[in-house]
Amino acid sequence: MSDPLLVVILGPTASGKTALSLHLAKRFSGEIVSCDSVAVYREFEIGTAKPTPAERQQAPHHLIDVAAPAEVFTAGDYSRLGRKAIQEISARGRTPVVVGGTGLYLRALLEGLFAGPPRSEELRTRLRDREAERGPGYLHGLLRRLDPKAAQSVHANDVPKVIRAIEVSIKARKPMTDLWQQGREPLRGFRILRIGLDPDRTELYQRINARAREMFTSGLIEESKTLAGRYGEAARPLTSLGYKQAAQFLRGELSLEKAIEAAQQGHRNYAKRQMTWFRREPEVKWFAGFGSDPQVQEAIEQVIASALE
RNA sequence: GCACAGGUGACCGAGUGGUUAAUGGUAGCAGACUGUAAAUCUGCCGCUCUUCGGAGCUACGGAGGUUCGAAUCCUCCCCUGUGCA
Repeated sequence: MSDPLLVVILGPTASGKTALSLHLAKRFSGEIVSCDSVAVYREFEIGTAKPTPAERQQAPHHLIDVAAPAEVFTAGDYSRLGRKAIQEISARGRTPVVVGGTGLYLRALLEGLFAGPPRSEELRTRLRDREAERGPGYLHGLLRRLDPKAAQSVHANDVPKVIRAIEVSIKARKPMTDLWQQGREPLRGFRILRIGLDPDRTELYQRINARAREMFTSGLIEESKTLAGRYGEAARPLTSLGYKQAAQFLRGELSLEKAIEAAQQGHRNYAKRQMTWFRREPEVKWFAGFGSDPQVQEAIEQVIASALE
């Protein structure tokens, strides 16, 4: 007996992944596993474009609302919880449908991460302080000594990645790239079918603009305000797209219209980065169009049906 | 109508005689990405060729002029903003 099927839907924000996933879940008795780094947070509703309660009635959803608003949630956490959810769905004899917007999380789920040490806030602050004292380039120089290969592949200006490489190399007492050699622990036991949504760029940007504006007119500012009141403005998800701009409006840094425009811009840029990421995802069956389009849905349905035979 | 201020590449905005196809920023396009990734970073970005070293063309509102050389100086014209009529 062959491995069970795991359907993965990927595509940029606003490409209709939710609509498609609901359609497929109903058609193939599936359960949805969200792969979105902000939708994991509870209480962030409007700005995340989470499936509505009504939509969540239509099929079981997982990996949404699994983290507290002020909690630190990482790709590693996602990978563990996601795999667990997939196993459970499969054990129920149902088909897991992963809906991916966050490229790194999807890769962590499917390919795994290398076995490295977790974050160390203390070390990170120390490193950042050093950089501030000694000037830019200090950290990269340090990395060159600790892990020359990593230093070569990470640009000196990319401070977050430089810091992670240093952190790993120090905590593990060996170069990060050596740890990479040990490989990752990929998800096993499934036939993975990757479905990619690749809608027309101009149309996609129009949808993104409309949706970002709608978020503002349907309460994003109020939501941001209450969340900031409860968890502080520094809460991580409050700095993500849409929330960030709403916060700028609340602080009086931007007019409402400017805040909306900035959010639209941010979402468009994000969509582009997502496409760059997904393009190198292996074995993707691409469909030109939106997941909400019945024709696209039907074409995808057929591909899945034949994979299930 | 008069007086100021101004018109720079898709946009914002530097530059006020010569390494200037023209600093920056934004947008756009392409790329990277191994634990906060809705993050962070890189490259390209007037047009046409190119053996990728470069070559040619067109450009700073318009038309003339000064100069070896002008986005930068002069003249006239057009347009925009503000103030006074």
